Amino acid sequence: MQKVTMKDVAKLAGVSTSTVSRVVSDDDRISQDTKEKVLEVMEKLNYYPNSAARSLANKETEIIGLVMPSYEEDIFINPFFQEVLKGVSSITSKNSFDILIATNHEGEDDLDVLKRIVQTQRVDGLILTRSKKDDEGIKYSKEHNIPFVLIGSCLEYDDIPAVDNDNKQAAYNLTSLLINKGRRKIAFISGEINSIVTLKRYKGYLNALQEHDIEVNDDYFISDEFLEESGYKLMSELLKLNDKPDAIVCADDLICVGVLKRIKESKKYNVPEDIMLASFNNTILAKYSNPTITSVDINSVQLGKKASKKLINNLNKKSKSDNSKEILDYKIIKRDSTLLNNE
Amino acid sequence: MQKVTMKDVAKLAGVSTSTVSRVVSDDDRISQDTKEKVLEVMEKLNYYPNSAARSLANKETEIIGLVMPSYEEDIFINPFFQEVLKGVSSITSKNSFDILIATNHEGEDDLDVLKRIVQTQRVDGLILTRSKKDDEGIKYSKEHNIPFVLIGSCLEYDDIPAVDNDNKQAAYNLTSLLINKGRRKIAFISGEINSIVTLKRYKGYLNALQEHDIEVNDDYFISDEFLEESGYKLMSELLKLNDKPDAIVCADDLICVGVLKRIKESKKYNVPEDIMLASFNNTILAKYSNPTITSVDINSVQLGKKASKKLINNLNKKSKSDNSKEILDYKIIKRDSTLLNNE
DNA sequence: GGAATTTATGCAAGCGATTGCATTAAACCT
DNA sequence: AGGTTTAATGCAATCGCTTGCATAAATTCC
Repeated sequence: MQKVTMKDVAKLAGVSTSTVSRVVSDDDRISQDTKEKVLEVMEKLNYYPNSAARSLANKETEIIGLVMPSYEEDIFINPFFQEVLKGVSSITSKNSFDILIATNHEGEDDLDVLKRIVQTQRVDGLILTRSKKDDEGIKYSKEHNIPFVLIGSCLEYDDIPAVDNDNKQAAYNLTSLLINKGRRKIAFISGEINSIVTLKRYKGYLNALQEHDIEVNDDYFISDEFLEESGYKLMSELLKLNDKPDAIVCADDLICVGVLKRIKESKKYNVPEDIMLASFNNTILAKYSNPTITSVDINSVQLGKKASKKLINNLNKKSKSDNSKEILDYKIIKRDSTLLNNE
Repeated sequence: MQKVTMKDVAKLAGVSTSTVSRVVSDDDRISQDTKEKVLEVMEKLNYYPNSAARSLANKETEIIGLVMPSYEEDIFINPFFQEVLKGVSSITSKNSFDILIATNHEGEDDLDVLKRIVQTQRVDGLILTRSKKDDEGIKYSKEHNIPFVLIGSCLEYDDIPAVDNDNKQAAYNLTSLLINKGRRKIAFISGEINSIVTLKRYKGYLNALQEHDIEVNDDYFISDEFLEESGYKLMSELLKLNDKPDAIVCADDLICVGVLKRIKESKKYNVPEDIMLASFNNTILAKYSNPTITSVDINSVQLGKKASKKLINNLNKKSKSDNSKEILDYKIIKRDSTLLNNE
C-alpha cells in the first residue's frame, strides 16, 4: 500500500504542499478555513508526515538518545537504569519526543556509538549517564557542541548541564551512620573505579573515617564492576583477611546484594550483627533482599525526569543553553542491614 | 560547524556522489582502488552519512521499535521488561540496528503510539509484548503488513511471528508442585485479566486443580495489575476470607513480592509453612526476596533475543516472511517459598 | 583488430518534507 | 479612488542520500 504523502493531501484539499506543511506545523499565517479543510483531508486520508523527510528538511528528529556506558557490562540489568528510563520517558512523552537506546554495534566502543548516533543525526540530543574520569563522551559532546545533559558529575568541566546528587555528602552520612553504630572496620566496595560516582562516594567515605579518626585500611577498599558477581567475588576477598571488616559500604545495590549473598554463604557471619551493610541507589533490590538493605535513595526517576526536561528545554530554545548543574535530594533509607535487635 | 556531506567527500576524492554512496553501501561494482581512496577521504573528513537522508531515499531506518503496552502502568519498573530489552539490544547491536522505545505522547493511547511510529516511518519493524485479548496493536500491524514479532501469544491469529513459552504447561506444573506438597486451597493472583499470558497461566492453574479433583473456589481468583501494590492489595482481600488459601500462584514476581509483603505484615502467617508462594518470570526479585520465591524462569533475555533475531531476519529478506511461532523452554526454579523445613 | 562483453563510474531524477521569497487579494487609509 | 499595509497562499529550491539507466573504458573473444 502506497504511503499517503503531503502531495496527496495538498491535491485533495486543493492547496499547495507548503500550505499543508504549514498546517502540520500550525503556522498562524494559515487561515482558519484552509486549516480546517486541510486537517479534514489529513484525517480522511490518514496522513502522517514522513519523519525522515521532515528531519532532512528541518534538521530535527524529535528523538533523544539515552547513552549508558557499556563498561557496566550488564547495565541493562541494573534497576537503576530502568528507573532513569522511566523518568526520561515520562517527560519525553509529554513533549513529543521518542527515546533511542544507543547500543554498541559490533566493533564499536562507547565513544563510537555516541559519535555515530550524533553524526548520523539520529538524535537531537543526548542524555549521558555514569560519567567516568576524563570521560570521552562528555569531552566529545562538549567540543562538538552537541546538546546533552549529564546524569552525574564531571570533574574536568564545571559548565556542563547536569543533574546529580551530592554523592560525597551522602556517602559521608551513610558511613557516619555506621560509625555511630560503633563500627570501626568499615570497608568500601565499589564498581568501576574510574566512575565519578564511585569516586565521590569513596571520598565521602574517606572523609567520614578521617573525621572520626579512624585509620584508613587499604585492604578495605576494593573494586570491580557494577555487578552482583563482583560483589560476591570482592566479599570473598574481604573474608580472607585476618582483620575482617565489621561494616561495608557498597557503591551500588546490585553489588551489595552480591556481597550479602557471599556473607550468607559463609555461615559464619550475620548481617547486621557481625557485618553491617549500607548501599546506594535504593533500588527494588534493597527493599526486598533479606535482610533488607539500608540504602541511599538517590531519586533515580527524578534524575531521569530532570535531565530530560533540561535537555528538551535546551533543544527548544535556540538561545543560550542552560549549562547549570542541578543537585537533587537524597535520602538514606534505613533498613535491617544496619539495625541491631537491641535498638 | 557545517556537517560533512557526501558531496564533500565526492569532491575531495574526485568522484561522484553515486560512487561515494556505493562505497558506503559496499557495492561490489566499485573498484578496489576507488573504494580505498574514498574510504580514505571519508576517514579524513570524518564523514558520517545523514540518516534522515538515507532513510528518505531507501526507506529504511535501521531502527526497531520496542512497544510495551502502557496498561502495565509501571512497565518500566518490572524487571521483566529490562531483561527483554537486554536480549533485544544484544542482537540489534550485532546487526547495526538501534532501538526506539515507543512511549505514549500526551493524549495518545497504545494504538496511537504504534500507528505514529509506524506511519511516520520511524522504525523498520516492531517488537510487541504482552498481548491482550483482541489486541489492537497486533491486529493493526497484521492488517497493515507491518513487520513485527510478538513476544507472547495471540489467540485470534495463529500465523503471526512470535516467541513465547508454554505458559499453560508451566502454570500447570507450578500448580501441581504446590498440590504435591499437599496444598489444596490454592489461589491465583494475577495482573491485567485480559493479558494473554495471564489467561494462559490461569488455564494451566485450573487444569492442574481439575486434574487433581480439587474444586475451584471463585474467591481464589483475583486480579488487578502487574504491580507490587496490586499484589499487596489483593492479598489483603484473600486474608479477609474465612477459608484462607494455603498456597498462592502469582502471575508475576512483582505481584508476588507485594503478596509476600502483605503476608509478612499480617504477622499471623508464615511463608511457606502456612502459605506457599509460587510465581512467574524469575526476575531478580524472586531470587533476593525473603524468603526466596519459587518462580518460573521464562528465559526473558532469550525471548528478547529470539524475537529481535526473527524480526531482523524478516526485515532483511524481502521474500516470504517467517511467520512461525517459537516456543522457548522454561524452568521452575524451586526456592524457599515452597520448601518446608522437614524436606 | 573489431565486435561483444564486462567493469567501473557518472547523470539526474527521485525520496517527502520545509521555507525564504514572491505574489495576489483583501483591508485600511486619507 | 488610489496607494499602502496586511494577510494568505504558492513557487521552487533545498535538505543529503540512493539508484536505474546511460556511458565510457577495459577486457575478452574469434
